[in-house]
Amino acid sequence: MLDIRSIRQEPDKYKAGLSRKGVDPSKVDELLQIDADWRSALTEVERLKSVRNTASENIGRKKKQGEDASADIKQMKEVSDAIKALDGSVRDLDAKLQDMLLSLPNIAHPSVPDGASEEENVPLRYIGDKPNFSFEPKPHWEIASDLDIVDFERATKVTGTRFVIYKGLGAKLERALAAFMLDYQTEKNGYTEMFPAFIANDTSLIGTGNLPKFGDEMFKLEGLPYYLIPTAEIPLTNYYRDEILEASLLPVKFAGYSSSFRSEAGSAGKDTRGLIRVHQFQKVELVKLVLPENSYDELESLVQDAADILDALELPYRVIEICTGDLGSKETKKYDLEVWLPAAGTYREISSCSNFEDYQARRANLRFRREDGGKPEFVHTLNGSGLAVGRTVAAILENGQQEDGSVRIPKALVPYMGTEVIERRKA
RNA sequence: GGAGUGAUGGCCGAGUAGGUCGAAGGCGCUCGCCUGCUAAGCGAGUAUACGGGCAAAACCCGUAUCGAGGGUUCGAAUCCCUCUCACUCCGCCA
Repeated sequence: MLDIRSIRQEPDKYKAGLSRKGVDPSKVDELLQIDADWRSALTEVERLKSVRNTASENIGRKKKQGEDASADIKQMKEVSDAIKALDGSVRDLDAKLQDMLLSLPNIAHPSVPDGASEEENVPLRYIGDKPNFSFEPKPHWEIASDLDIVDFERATKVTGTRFVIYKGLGAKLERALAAFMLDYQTEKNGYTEMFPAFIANDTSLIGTGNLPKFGDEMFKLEGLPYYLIPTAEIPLTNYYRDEILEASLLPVKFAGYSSSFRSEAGSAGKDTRGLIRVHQFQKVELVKLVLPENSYDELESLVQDAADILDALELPYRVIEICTGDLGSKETKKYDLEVWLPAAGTYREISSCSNFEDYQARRANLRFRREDGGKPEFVHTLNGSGLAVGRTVAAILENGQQEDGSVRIPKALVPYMGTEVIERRKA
């Protein structure tokens, strides 16, 4: 959520910022008009309340002394009615203002490149060597089916399309990757391991910015204000919601493992096969709550924390900077890590690392205090995948595949897998 | 799921025949005094949000906040309704 007071002071800055995000700048004028109406109504109702408060004190005093106060009471009844009416419009205007503020996107950091769509994202660096195959590399779903380690068909029977069931060493690979990622981020990068609930309430989803605008991307529990979390970002960022943290606690660094549920409305036809786009996948999510002045440095280190996993797993990838046109609604700046998938010959997103500045903190009322007696300030929040497990499985299968159909396990993962190779199952 | 009890400031804890209560008292914390050091003692201070005074800071004024929301009333921490949460007992379960 944007700061209404800043918008009042520098409307032009916000108009420019919002139009970079594709919002009609006249929204700002509309917003300021409602804000002005709200404030004038508020000033008036507060004036009336002040009148009422002093009058009520007088009435109390008179009654205590046995004097007649019925005239005052009669007069105050009118004031009270006026207050009631005006209070209603103050509330309506405020609700309207909040709704508008909640649905406005964050504005991009000046360093973010302009661009209309993902076509204009900027690749920053390419890391690792792509494997050279002396044979035609197979897509991961074929490898997985041949090895009998992921069952796509039966998952569709048991649940529905775009669900998967891992089996045997596939299931173990999922577990091994999650354990490896959590161990790495907690032991090497200083994160605190978290295991959240996979269901969050609507207030939390408003806090992170998924509601009110993106409700149709999530699975909602019928008849309840609960949603299956689309990412562990929701519970982790909301963990300290409505609290004032001591500055010494910052930066807070959480590494949370969870399933992520995406209804992916409107994505029909894209990535219909394999592990890339499914309704439920597992992910280790990194969340940071930091001092405002540090958040861009923290974003850089967050990207590296996520990239560490790809480095350790010897997977080739690139880092790209997201342009304004592809930047999500909540983010001020974002980098994606894209892993190489040889069968398709493309890079695919495997981690997305973003700074939200105080956009989420303001919604979630997530603050800190620099010193005793200091004013509470909003923290800056960041998050990034470290990494998405399903896509990592896909990358390991495709990059590690061998001519005989077996798959080589990255060295770092061998202790977790207990084997260096996933062999074709003996028929 | 059934029955009961409760929810007050950073913490503990007063406060219900509605009236000057943002809220006694204590603890903690901050500053000052005192003091070989520490402790004790003495004095002062110590919530948040929003609006206004101003373009800002300090400061001042106003409004709101005693779990949340609504209601009664000139006036609600105190009365009524709904909800949420916590605890205890019973039931059930991993």
